[in-house]
Amino acid sequence: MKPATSTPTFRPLYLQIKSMLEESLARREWGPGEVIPSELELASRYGVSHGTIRKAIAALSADNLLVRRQGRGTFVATHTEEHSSTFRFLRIRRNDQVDEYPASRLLELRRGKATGDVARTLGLKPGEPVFGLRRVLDFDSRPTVLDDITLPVALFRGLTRARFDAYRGSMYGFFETEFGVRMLRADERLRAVAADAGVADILEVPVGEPLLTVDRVTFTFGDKPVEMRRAVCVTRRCHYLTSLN
Amino acid sequence: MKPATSTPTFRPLYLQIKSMLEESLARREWGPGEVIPSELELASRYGVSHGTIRKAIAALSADNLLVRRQGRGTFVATHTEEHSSTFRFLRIRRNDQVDEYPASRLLELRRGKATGDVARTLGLKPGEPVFGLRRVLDFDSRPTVLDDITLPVALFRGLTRARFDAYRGSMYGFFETEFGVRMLRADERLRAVAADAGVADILEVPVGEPLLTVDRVTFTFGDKPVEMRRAVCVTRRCHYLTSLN
DNA sequence: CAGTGGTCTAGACCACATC
DNA sequence: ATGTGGTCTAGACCACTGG
Repeated sequence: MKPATSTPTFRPLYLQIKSMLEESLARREWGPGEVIPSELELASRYGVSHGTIRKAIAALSADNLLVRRQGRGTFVATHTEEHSSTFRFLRIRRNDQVDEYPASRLLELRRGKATGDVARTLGLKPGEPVFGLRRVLDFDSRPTVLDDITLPVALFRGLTRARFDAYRGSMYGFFETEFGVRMLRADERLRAVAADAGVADILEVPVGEPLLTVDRVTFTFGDKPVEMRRAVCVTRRCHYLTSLN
Repeated sequence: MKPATSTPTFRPLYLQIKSMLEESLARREWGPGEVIPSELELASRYGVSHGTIRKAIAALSADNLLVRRQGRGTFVATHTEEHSSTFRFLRIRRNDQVDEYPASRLLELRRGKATGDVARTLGLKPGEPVFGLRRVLDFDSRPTVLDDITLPVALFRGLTRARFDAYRGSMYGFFETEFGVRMLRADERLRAVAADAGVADILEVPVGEPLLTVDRVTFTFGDKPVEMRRAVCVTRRCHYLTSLN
């Protein structure tokens, strides 16, 4: 009898190719937004059939690593193009259904050291340097979300307020183009809390106002955690939208 | 130049077959938990190739309408089997990572009439009869979630407290086996609110305690809305878990 | 028009579950 | 041994995009 944790004895070809393509993406053989070689070329490169390549690409496309465009080619997914994927990592919507993408204001950028909880979550040694960012999102010109973001300095070396403010586009677009860090997946845990004095002041609500907190851990290639953030959100005019399938 | 809302001029075979299979499922040609015919048989029945049937089934499987089991067959998905899908429609988890499935207590079952908001959401005429259920979920033997559920009487005729209490299993399992109503998909909107006196009493928290509210609309075949519910949730020992991909 | 991704086929073979 | 879903192939053809 084999041990319960034995190696899966069998690995389909298309999954092996998926892994190889994923490595190519991780090492930026093709950059964000660029076309990858055509299916026929990849098929001959890996010595497999059209169909097998298609299964590999379909899987990567389901993971949002690639985007297929009929008649044009297959492209590396990017956070810098404002398509329908704009709201992929932003689940906060206005109650009135208006699809507004909020303005972002950076309040603070400081350096600190990873303490127990942060170190554990981000896979750092306690005391390793981290950046702490604090920013506000305005919906309908009103402060609505307060984000406290923690990033390992090792991956975001050279991050400054000036560079942050100079960039036009989403924060994950900024991370992608300026630091080569691609956010691929996130887990979120939501809770309700009462506003304390500091938060109430920033979000212009009374102390004690019920707020939605969203604790996010974001992962890059190889399921490596690279961002921790806590969002605190006023839900009078907005809500958090999700779908169960 | 064609009008922007023109018919999609082209519908792949596998999607047509997917639709036909979906209709078979909706009219219960095969019941929840049962096997459907093998891929080879379906292929010959519809006069298409193995591969085309597989694409159709793969799509239905991705929608959680079917479950494939290698070597055994393809089965109609059901809410009555306690597998990994137990938490598909329950995103509340304990903070301590224990995978507890909460106990449910029905507090109230009454009949009422659909008013503006409910009628609009459920696609009913104002004044049509609805059931109102109120129940509590206990995590770790403590009241944690208060659900207020609204159902159209037309679809749940004969629902009584006795039948509800007699059933062993999840609420959606109950709806499926007792009324033939299958919940396939849901949209949820989350907000933070302060506990009022009534809720505070039931959930055993102080008035004003911040609570997470989850407004859910649940859909069955053909994207027909069949359930509306508001969950109010204590998030001291629990949280709402979700993933962004 | 050429080149891309998307569909469909027919058939071979593999992995897995059950008898 | 049989039957199920899962993989892989080779090739034909379709739909879409861009020059």
